[in-house]
Amino acid sequence: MKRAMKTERSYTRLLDQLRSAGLRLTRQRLALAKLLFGGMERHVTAELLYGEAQAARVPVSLATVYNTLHQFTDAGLLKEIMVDSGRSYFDTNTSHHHHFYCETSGELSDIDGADVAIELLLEPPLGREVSGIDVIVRVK
Amino acid sequence: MKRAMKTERSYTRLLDQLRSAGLRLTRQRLALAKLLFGGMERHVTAELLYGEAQAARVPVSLATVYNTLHQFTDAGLLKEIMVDSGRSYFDTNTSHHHHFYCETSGELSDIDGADVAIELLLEPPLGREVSGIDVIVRVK
DNA sequence: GTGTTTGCAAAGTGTTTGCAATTTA
DNA sequence: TAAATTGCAAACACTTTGCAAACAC
Repeated sequence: MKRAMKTERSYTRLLDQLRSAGLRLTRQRLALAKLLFGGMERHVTAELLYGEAQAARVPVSLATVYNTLHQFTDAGLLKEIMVDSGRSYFDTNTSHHHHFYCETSGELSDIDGADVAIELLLEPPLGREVSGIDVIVRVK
Repeated sequence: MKRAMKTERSYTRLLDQLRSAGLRLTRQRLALAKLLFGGMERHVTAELLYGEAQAARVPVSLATVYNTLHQFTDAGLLKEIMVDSGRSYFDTNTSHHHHFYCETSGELSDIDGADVAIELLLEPPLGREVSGIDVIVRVK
């Protein structure tokens, strides 16, 4: 009962976030949102999410998966991660955090923001302001 | 005279590095090496270097530019940087350092390793060892 | 109903590859 | 001369786009 309520509440919040981003609640967007946000935090590529949608018998095209990932990113529901030129990863964890990236397996895992102490002892280039710091700890 | 000697010395060193990497001293590799290492530290993409080679009337194909960038990277003469999914940057600065990446201009600039104090308060995933830490300070 | 969204297929980008011709050592 | 390298064009992987049909509100 408690679990159901919790799910329901976050689902309502999700709908609000989609609506306030000006996105209609289409079958495809709702299904992809469920795959993305229905469980634990995760890292996906477009191709991976597309595969999951097919496995779940969700009728959606790859083009729509790409569009949706970008729309969700713009809406602040996802965060795009750059670890691999040639492939975009999207992270359902939008809070301040960093990543382990395994060069052997291609696997990506989160590092809580509090678990990295970082200090920049230098000003950014003239006229620029820091918009974020990404730390990628490469492992093998 | 001093300048000539200095140039000559680093050039000799470069040739040694290429040879010890098992790379023959071909016209293309030498010309690309001159473009890459002949001046100050720089960040290039394959396309950019190819353009410069053409401007310098160096007969080289784009495929060879790609091959060469990877061979130089394997030989430790370049470092590959991932800031933009869909495009690889190569850095002639192979020492320990980080980057500013301007999201507005796409410009990349170095941050000396000593100018970033970073501490990882967490063990890497089981069975993995840290092979490097990349810090990208995004600015706009 | 009206404007948005979808799906398809085509086009676009950046990169890699197969292989014959060329070049280096 | 033998082995490595080059250049071309084709193939590749990932992503975006144009547009008619379908859908949400």
